Amino acid sequence: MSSSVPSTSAQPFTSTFSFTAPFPVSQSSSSQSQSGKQRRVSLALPSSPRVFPAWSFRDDTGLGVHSADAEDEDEVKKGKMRKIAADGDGAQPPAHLSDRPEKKPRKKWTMEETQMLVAGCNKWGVGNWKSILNDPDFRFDGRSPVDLKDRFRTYYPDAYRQHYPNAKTHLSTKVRSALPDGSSIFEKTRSKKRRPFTEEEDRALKAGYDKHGTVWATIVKDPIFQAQNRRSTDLRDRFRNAFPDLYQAAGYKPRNTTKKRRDELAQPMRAATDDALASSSTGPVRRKRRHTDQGLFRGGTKSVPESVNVSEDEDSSEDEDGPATFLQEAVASTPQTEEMLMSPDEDTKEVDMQTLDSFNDTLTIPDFIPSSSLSEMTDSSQSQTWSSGIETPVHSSTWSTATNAASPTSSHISTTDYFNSTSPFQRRGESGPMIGKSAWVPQDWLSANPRLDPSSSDSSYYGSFSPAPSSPFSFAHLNHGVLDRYDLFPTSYAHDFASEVGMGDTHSTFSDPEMFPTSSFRGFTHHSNYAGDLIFGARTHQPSADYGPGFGFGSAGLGLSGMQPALRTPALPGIDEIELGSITLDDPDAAVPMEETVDTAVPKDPTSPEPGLSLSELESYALPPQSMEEIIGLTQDIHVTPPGTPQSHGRTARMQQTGVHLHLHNRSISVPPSEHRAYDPRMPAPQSQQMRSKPLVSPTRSLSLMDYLPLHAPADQRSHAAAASGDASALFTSLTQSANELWKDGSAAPAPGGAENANHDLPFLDLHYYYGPMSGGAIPGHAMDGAATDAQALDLAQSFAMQTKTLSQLPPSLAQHIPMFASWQSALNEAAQSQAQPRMVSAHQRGQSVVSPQDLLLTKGDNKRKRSSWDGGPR
DNA sequence: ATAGGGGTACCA
DNA sequence: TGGTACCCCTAT
Repeated sequence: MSSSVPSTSAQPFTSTFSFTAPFPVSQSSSSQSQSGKQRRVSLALPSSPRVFPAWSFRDDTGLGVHSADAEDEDEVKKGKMRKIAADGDGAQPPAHLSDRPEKKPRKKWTMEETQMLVAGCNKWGVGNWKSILNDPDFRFDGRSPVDLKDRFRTYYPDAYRQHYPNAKTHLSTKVRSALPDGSSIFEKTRSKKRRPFTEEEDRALKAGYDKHGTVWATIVKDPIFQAQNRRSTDLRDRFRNAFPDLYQAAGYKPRNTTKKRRDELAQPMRAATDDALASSSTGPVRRKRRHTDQGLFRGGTKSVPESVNVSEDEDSSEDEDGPATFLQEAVASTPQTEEMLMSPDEDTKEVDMQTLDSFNDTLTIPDFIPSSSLSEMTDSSQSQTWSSGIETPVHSSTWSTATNAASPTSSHISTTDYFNSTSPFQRRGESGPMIGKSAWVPQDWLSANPRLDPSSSDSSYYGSFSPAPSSPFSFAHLNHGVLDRYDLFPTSYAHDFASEVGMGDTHSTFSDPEMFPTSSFRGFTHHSNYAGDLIFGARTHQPSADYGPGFGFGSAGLGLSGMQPALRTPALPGIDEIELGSITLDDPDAAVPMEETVDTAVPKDPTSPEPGLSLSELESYALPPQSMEEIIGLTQDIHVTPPGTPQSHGRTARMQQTGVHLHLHNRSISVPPSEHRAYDPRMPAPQSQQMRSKPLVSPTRSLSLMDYLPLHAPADQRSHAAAASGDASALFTSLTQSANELWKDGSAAPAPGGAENANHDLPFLDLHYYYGPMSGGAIPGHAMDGAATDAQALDLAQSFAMQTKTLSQLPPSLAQHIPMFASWQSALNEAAQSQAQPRMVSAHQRGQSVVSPQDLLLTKGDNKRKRSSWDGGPR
């Protein structure tokens, strides 16, 4: 691949080829008797529902559109005919069909196209190739939906695996789709972010309460809330945290928090962050862990989770949380021993809880509700139930498989985790980076169906999946619970984590409030191994549909960047790639870092800066080798197993259900189906308002990378971090989108800020190296060359590292993946290298340094593996 | 329309 | 020659 073509403009060859056509080929048909294979199970599509706009079509109209270079494109699009010239191959194909025209000439994919693909996946969701193709925002020359799919498969094998767990062939180990944060490039970013309540809001809340009592819907009308896009449930949640006594006095179930939230009581705290933190720390507890639970379920039932992507929905809320959590866990997990010690469940849960809850609360209801709620519920219940017993183990295995996230994921995850652990904010960062995904993953399963139906599904859900759960939890029913949650406590709890489910039941189980609070990490840690794995899987799915349109981009301008957290996703796959083994982390300790970070992490919002990650944190990242390995192993195994079945359900179901009505206590909310999914958007105010408009349209991505990217921004690391957290998602998306632009430019010059950014990046890089001893010498020159592993490792490291920092900036890793970025990225890297980085050891620059993305992509090291995999290795 | 496997042209 | 990247085909 490379090179040559990549340049954007260039088109490959030919002038054209004509193209293919779509014509009828009907492939079809025929007998299908075969039974054999299962096909289609992938997780991917579902998610996105994407709505398309009506238009749909692309350019036909616009032939002219693209213009420029293009040449062929037009033609292509339109009709692709197959015939072709033969450029290349002469061979013709077999042509059984006599008719069959010739093959189309081979046309290399350009970076631009690849970038568009990424953007398209984020916009529409992985699997919605046609939609992507039709999206006017993207241009592909002469590509058919299948081509997109193939490209996706070949270029982002790790992502492909996540989304298509059933695929056994064409799986290479390359990495690439992971973002720095570990989330997948393809995911969409979620929009939600946590925005702490301002004092004004608190005042208004109190005033509103005084006037209207607990009629949040009324209170929320206050412009101040409208301005913040607060939902009534948000108010309730906040109220719960800020005014616990009143909350209780109002008849709500108080949160037990053991500790209660500190001070909050008295005063309104501030920001969500605080709350979150507080809760987490003090909190009560734990709620649940979705991940774990899921894992269980999954494990048992299905192995595969869904795709990673982010789809959005369900998870969205959770996702954020979840992912983060997961990550953390994973990371933390490091040592098994710890796990042993701790009850995994708890810990993990806690963590998760925190993030999740908070998000969920906020976010959830409206859009996601179902899913989120479900997930939460589930999690908690499950976790609780299970926790003692099975959980861990099971999960671990299960998850990994399920998720399949497996490898790649694992790697990423781990990184993520680490960083998470290390830096609190990151996790929290949900907003940005991390989280998203992981959480959601579980959801998928859970929710998948469930999501759709809040009520019914839930129970069934559990039932089906989790055996035990149902009983144990009782939550299973949750429906109510769920709903309730929404209205009631759930939300409220949400903030805290603990709150949620926990509430009553569940959390009793865990209840260890203390545990988590401070040591949230620990918990994670323990779990991490297992959990981590699980997480991965969990996360995986969702594609992305949402983001794009909805928030992110479209409005992007808005605050999306700030708003969205995005990210989600998970992991990447790459187990193979990763080869953590090589990576091994030496420092298990690192894992430990836990501490409160979590709390701090809270971040959510971009706005609220979190405590930046400090480099130190990064340092800590070092992954625990073991965990990594384990993960990896797991993942690998996993892959295979899952049929994928699950996946579909989730999304599909959702789709259907889309219009969910939730009945909150009194209220009912209806969510538009596609819409909600598609959009996450909660952006605006979800509530009654309509849901969001459809994304479709919005494709516009007006955003420019630059804008989003903090890159330019100055740079303190912290700031970066903060930014990162907040913006990450946004960035991410924006990046992709913007990337296109950049690419186009060709140079994509990193732009001015590059250097600065670079610095940040550097650290990450270093980190990678750490792991990578194995790779060792490898490749100096190019980043990756040598070993795929290295590269991978790098990715990992980067990923998490990146998250912290990069997010704000660009993640190198991403960059790599993403064509566009790569170039500038490389530039940055270089710069960075030159600069020294502070903490990190740094040493290794190499990897990152530059290398073209593509290069990176290809890892050489494992070709064989790949091969095998490609061809069927698997099988 | 998409998933997933197969084949092959291409490239290193 | 290995390994891929892209194209195709077929089952769903």
